[in-house]
Amino acid sequence: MLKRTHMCGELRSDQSGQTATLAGWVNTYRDQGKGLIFIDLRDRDGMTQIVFDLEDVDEQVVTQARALRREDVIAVKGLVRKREGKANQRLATGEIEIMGTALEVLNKTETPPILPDEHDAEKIAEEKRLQYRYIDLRRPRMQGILRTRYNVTRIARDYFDDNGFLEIETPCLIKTTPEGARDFIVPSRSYPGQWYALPQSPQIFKQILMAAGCDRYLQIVRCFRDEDPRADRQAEFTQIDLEMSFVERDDVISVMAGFAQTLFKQVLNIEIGDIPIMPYKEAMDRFGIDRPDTRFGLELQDISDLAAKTDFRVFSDALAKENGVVKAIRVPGGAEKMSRKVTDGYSEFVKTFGAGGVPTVKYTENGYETGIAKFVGPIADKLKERLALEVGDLVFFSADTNVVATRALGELRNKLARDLELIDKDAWNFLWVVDFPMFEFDPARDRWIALHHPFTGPMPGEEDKLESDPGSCISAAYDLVCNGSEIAGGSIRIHQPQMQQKVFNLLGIDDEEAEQKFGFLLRALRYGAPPMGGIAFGLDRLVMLLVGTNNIRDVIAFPKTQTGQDLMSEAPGPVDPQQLEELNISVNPPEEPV
RNA sequence: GGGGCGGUAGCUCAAUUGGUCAGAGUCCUGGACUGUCGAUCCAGUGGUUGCGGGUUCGAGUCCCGUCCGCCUCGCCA
Repeated sequence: MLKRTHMCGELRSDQSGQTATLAGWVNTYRDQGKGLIFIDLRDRDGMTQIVFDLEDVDEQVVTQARALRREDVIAVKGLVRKREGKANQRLATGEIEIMGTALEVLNKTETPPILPDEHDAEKIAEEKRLQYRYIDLRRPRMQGILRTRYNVTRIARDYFDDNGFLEIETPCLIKTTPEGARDFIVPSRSYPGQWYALPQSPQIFKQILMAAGCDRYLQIVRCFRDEDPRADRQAEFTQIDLEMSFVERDDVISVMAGFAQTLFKQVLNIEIGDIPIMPYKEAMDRFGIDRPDTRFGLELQDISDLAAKTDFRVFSDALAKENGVVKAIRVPGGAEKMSRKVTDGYSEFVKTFGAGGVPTVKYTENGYETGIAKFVGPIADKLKERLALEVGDLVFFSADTNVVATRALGELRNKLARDLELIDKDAWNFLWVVDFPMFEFDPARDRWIALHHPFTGPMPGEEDKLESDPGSCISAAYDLVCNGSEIAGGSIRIHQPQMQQKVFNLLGIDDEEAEQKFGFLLRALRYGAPPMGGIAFGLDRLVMLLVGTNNIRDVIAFPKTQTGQDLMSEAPGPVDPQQLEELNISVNPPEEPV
């Protein structure tokens, strides 16, 4: 085999006159007839033009060169030289070419079903790209994403190593835990009828590592949650998981901010600077969401007090509800930009989040117009003042319970920003969201549920509220948000068994069940667990941000579809009946013979 | 589980009210061309219109079911 001496993106005019051997895939071929054949040869590093002068090479090379087709795998030896024709500005190697003298066809390809061509990559059905993933991944764009992903993990390991973290593996076959997402489960052969679960996160194990005296832990770890995927969510995903001993909230925040700063500096050469901290309540009040995108305005305003003075049924009905509110978003210059049809579209949009719609008014030189203008009369001046309205503005209202109205308007705010192109593409707005409530009351289950997870501790000074008023108890949780995307979330943990037991009880887990489900954690806490806290970064979403895609499948080498299939390997698939028998499993209903 | 969009040649798409609508580009095959670079030019191969029913003289087109992909609500401590 011809041994390569360089990569395809490597050669420059400095190397003119040298002999070089390259190996890779035929990206394109341009057959000029009896005289010349051009090949663009591609590997993961780049592309180099090969030229064969057919009158100047062996007959065998001529024959093989003429037969080359896209995606054939070849090695070529030849002379590096400056191009006779014009340089190709679009190639890093565009100044030079290789005058091919020896050619070895390493693998002649069948006609490829798709081509790794950036020109029409966006057009190829994703189904085909997933099915022939190994071809799609040859694209420079995909190679770049894989490299960025690797860089993120490399930088993480370096940074956290510098800060005293140890990478420690935790098991994939663990015990199922209540709460949280649906578990993937794995049968135990040795214990018929017993099951392992795949970890939704290594949460408990990393806490136990702190109890084990490991002090600072890092793991780049796969997590599994058997829930329906989304554009930014897969059942199988990766966390950069971290935990620290003897720390308080701000210690964790400080170390993790340092990582974010280092990462964005090294990957994008961006200084993100100090990361502001925002309480959860402020995030919800101003942005209607716990991961605000602060790259644009359109902030929410509570106008419940004004709305109470109108005769508008939608407002009064909402305010009559428990925790009923009326909130508004002012869209500067929206009066002209948005037709009735457009605003009706936004009404449909918010209905998907359970809101009844978004009443609107336009504020013009003639005062309030269209929509619910006639109801706004009694509060005309105060509304103008409250929202700082200017002529040409449009106002969206949302009236419902606080939860519903706020959610609807928060989602609408993000959509408006996209539709109106208010987002500065070059901005990287980080913020910490803190002071989350410990619990949320779930009427359906008639009990409290943990907003973060059951191991999250209360903020110092909040402990008494666990008994007196759980709903108002503030937790020591924190989320790192970038451009409206939650890229990390964590908390200071409960490290005392009594406190953990108390929280379990609040969550409807009595002592007996706690002992049965979480006994190993409680015992670890009893036998000396240090104060601890940590965080987990969502690696997939982090890479999505860094490479600018909103498709999580782009940042995973072998992703699954929305129905959990791998179209390339065709998983999941049937197993041999004997395998089931060994595991003492019978499937109900039985598999239909195909 | 619900809602929306889509599935026609290897790939990307077109086909008016149901009526020569089985079509284009590209890939591929063959040919021409000595400086191309998304090469160009000429010719050609290529189809279970996702699958199964139904309506009709006639279905890519209409109806029912089903499978697959994407987006989304629920779900995701």
